[in-house]
Amino acid sequence: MIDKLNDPQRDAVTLPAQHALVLAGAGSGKTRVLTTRMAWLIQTSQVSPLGILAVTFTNKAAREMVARVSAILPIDTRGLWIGTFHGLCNRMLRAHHRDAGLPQAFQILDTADQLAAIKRLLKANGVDDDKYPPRDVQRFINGAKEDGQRPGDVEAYDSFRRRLIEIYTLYEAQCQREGVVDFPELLLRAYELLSRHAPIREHYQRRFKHILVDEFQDTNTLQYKWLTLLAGGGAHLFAVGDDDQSIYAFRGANVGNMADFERDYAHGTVIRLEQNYRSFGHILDSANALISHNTGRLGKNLWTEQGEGEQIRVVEQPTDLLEAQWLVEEVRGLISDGRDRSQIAILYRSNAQSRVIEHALFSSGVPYKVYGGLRFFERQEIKHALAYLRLMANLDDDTSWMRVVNFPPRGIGARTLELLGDQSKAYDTSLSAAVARVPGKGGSNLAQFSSLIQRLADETRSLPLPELVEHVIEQSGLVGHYQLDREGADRIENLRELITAAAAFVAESDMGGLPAGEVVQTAGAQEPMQEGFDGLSPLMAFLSHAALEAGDNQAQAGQDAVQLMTVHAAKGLEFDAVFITGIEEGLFPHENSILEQAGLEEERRLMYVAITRARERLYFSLAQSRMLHGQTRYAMRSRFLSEVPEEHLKWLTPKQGLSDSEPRWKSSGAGFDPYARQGSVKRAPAVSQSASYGVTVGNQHFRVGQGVRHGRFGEGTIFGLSGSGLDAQAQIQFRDVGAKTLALGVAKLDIIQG
DNA sequence: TCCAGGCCCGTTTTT
DNA sequence: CGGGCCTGGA
Repeated sequence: MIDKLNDPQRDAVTLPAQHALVLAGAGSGKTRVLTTRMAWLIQTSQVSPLGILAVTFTNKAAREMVARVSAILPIDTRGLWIGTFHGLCNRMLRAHHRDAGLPQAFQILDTADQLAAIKRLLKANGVDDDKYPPRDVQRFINGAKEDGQRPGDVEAYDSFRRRLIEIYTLYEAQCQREGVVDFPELLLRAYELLSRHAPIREHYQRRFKHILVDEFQDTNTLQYKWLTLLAGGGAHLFAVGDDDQSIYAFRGANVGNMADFERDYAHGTVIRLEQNYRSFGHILDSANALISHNTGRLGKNLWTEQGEGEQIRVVEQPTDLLEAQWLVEEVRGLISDGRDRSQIAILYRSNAQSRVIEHALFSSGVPYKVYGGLRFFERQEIKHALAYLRLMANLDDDTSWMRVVNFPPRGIGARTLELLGDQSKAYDTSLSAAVARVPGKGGSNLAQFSSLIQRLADETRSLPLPELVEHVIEQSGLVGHYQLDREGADRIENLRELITAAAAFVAESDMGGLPAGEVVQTAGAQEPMQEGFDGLSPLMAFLSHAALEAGDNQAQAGQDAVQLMTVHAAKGLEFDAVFITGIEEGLFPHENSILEQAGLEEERRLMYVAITRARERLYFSLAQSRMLHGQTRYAMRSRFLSEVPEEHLKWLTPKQGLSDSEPRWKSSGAGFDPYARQGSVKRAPAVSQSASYGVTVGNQHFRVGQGVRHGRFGEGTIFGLSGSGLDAQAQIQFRDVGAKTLALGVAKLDIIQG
């Protein structure tokens, strides 16, 4: 089990029972160490499988961990506490719902459900949603929860904030009344459950002897507190992470947890995994050099035994269109050289960049797959079906009620729903309980909807889950509705897929043909077996599953298509050949992040993640201009480009900048010339630098990279230009006052050089 | 109830 | 430029 590990890996795996921090660089065998550690602890009888808790961020990572542990050791994986933070918290809350103050059948709101609930709340309470946009309210509430704060804990330093806190209070009351819980609430409730109920806390503290945490750099404040509480009875925390790959600060992750953990728990027991098994030397050294520009790192230097490999190929094109065309030609070359399409990844900083690239790939008939976007359980028709299912389990779920009360249309209009809302507010009841008080035709339509839900519940009581789902999508009218819709075929197919998903869920959960409404009882068990099944009907379990696992979105091997995704989405993946595109100042690093050091450093970590995805071949590409927000923008080369030493780079376009006398595209070498097959050397359409590369306002001509002087801000350098004429704007990095965006038609600037 | 057209906005995203 | 959302009119 441990003889194939390198020294630091073995040290980590066989560490005596104590707290430890493992700094695991990209491609250094992190998952292997985690899973082997678990297997080793079990095999050497230091702990039973049930005494281990392992927590990850994604379901995929959790599944992989279970698979790999059980591949090493033939253990019963059921009952193991290996899962995501949210999944494990859900499991605890189901088991102790009474102490947690929740109905056993509480429903989980995903981000979209939560936003809908907040909109409804703001409307019902007459809150001005210009002053309090639902999204901001959502961010406020979730931010507070992720810091472990209830409304009473949030500091109210002005009236605006006081109002937000009131809304937070109202929101909590609404959720409680409806029996629903949002994502951060799962964590906060579970935390409060443990901190307020000593017997429960002590039970879990006694039970878990070893707590292993994956991707520790991504934990937020509340998650850290939750771990602290669980480990409070003497459990050993084994935290694995990489501070250089912390790219989720924007959603609450606190890299500082790593340093805190080292100080408070590990006490210097830090193991570094620095041998990389993925990439060749030039690639790794580039990553090391780049990341060394960050401050406050825990420190780590990746190395490999694989040799230098190839340099990073760098290409600069005049426009984003030409960048995309070049990408396609190069990708075709790689494919005709015999590379697997699925082993080629095109990465970008922001989703908007994918359009041009997709267009170019599509035009050339190169198969590609874009990751990101809607997942299965987030599709409109699936959410509609789930809303019916949720209402059958809990009529008080107003979010689900509103979603389908008039879908398919059944003559219940805005006026009727307004009356219903008034009634529910006046008597402080759920919408469904207020139906009887709405008079007239609207009232009777509402009553019919209520009885439809009732009927669905009655008719399916003894059906197995897949048949229940089938009955509901038919009898709710959803299938019929989409049959009348010209473009409804895909949606019907997805609804059928939901039946399949239910069947798969039943099979995986080992539920046999139990009726969907029947509760599973595991004899004598104090805790749910998995995903909160114990004491839950299959339907309830399936609904939890649907909320906690919206479906796979991450790339998976085997698809015979070029892989397109954001750098964020590529984290954890690896490819033989990687293109990092749009390496321009303002785009990567993104303009919204460069004003503050913390933001810039996160962008640099993002670039570090991108570089370390590549096994053999890596490309950097950039465009001097690109269409953004309907305007042409000019940008400088990213600073990240100059943070990679020249010796690792191989410029395929002139490093000195483009000139009309040189071909813009050169062969990348290694047996591939995009034009060799076409018999002639083609040139990109000529773009004369002096004529169009820049913006003219009045009698001044501005260009990227130019030095300018401003009366108030002083001297600076133009790093971005967009628009033309009176709309023209320049992004300028001033020496003393930082970056500013100025309207060139208004600002008075002197050109001082360039 | 439905749809067209106007308007606004524009980084990254898992649970 | 393009997508999502809202509103107003039929």
